[in-house]
Amino acid sequence: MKTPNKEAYDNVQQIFTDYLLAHGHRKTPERYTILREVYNIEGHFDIESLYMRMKRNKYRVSRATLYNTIELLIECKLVTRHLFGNGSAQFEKSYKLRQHDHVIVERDGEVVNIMEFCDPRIQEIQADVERLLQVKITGHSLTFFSKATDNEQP
Amino acid sequence: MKTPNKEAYDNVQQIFTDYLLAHGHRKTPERYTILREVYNIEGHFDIESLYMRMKRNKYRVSRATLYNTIELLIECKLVTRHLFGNGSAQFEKSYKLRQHDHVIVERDGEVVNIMEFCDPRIQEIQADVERLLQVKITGHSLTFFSKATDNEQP
DNA sequence: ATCCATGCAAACCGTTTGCAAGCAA
DNA sequence: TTGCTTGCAAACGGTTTGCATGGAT
Repeated sequence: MKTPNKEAYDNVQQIFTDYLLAHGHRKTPERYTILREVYNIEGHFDIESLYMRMKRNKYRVSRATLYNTIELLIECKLVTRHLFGNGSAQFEKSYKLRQHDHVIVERDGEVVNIMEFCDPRIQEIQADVERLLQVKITGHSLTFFSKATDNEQP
Repeated sequence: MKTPNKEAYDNVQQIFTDYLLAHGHRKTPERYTILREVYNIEGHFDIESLYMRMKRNKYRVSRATLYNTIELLIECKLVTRHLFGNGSAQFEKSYKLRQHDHVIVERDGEVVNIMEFCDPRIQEIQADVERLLQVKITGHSLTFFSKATDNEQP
């Protein structure tokens, strides 16, 4: 692992530790193992693929613990959950990654590609909605849908 | 039913009929009954509440048919499906209703209110994303999340 | 008469829960 | 030692599927 990533991962570990301590959760080895595996994954993943990945790497872990730990990681903002609609929830690491939104490319109902983008106008809209509806917004989810073109990967 | 609504419903029926004919689907009484019930519902609903509503109204209908028919209604744009994340999919009639996005108000994980808004900047973002990522976008879903305040209904 | 659509129930699948055993504090 | 965590398996809940019956064409 290259030095900058190593540093970033150390930060991530520290954030997790702080969170666990602050909330009276125990620092179990399983939780740190899961954190490390999650941060080795590029892009989106679901619980099942994380489970299989950890099995392949010879870790003894249960799906229940994965669900529990992912919940903790979401609460301390180290992981983001996406509900794209096709089957299971998708997750991705989110530390120091620019927050972004998604374009789901589908071919007859199947997700064949997920692209990302970032647009500052969302923040403007958010500010206006807060003012207009008198609410304090804590987050958002914007997804565009698009049909696969012929030169799209199958 | 007042005249304008009656007219609107006639249009809706016509759109459904056209769609069924154009796609070789049969015009069954069940499908029109479900369409009528759906268009009598204000706001969001899920399949279970639609099922119970129709049972209450003494219709013999199965959940399977509701799922099938809702799919048809979505395909001809008479109904919209939302995946807000809490349990089941939410639907709402969408004929000639201004398309809008949502603010989900939650109190400790429970959805306590859903507000709507509409902002033209989404269209601008969409156009830019289409150009930037070289895709043709067919739709979008934008949801803001917010925590319930004390003067929010429980 | 054909064969798509329906109602019913079972299957499916992602997620949650219950519980005994394990281990962090 | 205490009681939160874990792994396992069963339960759960929304959705899908299989199948015999029914009805639109």
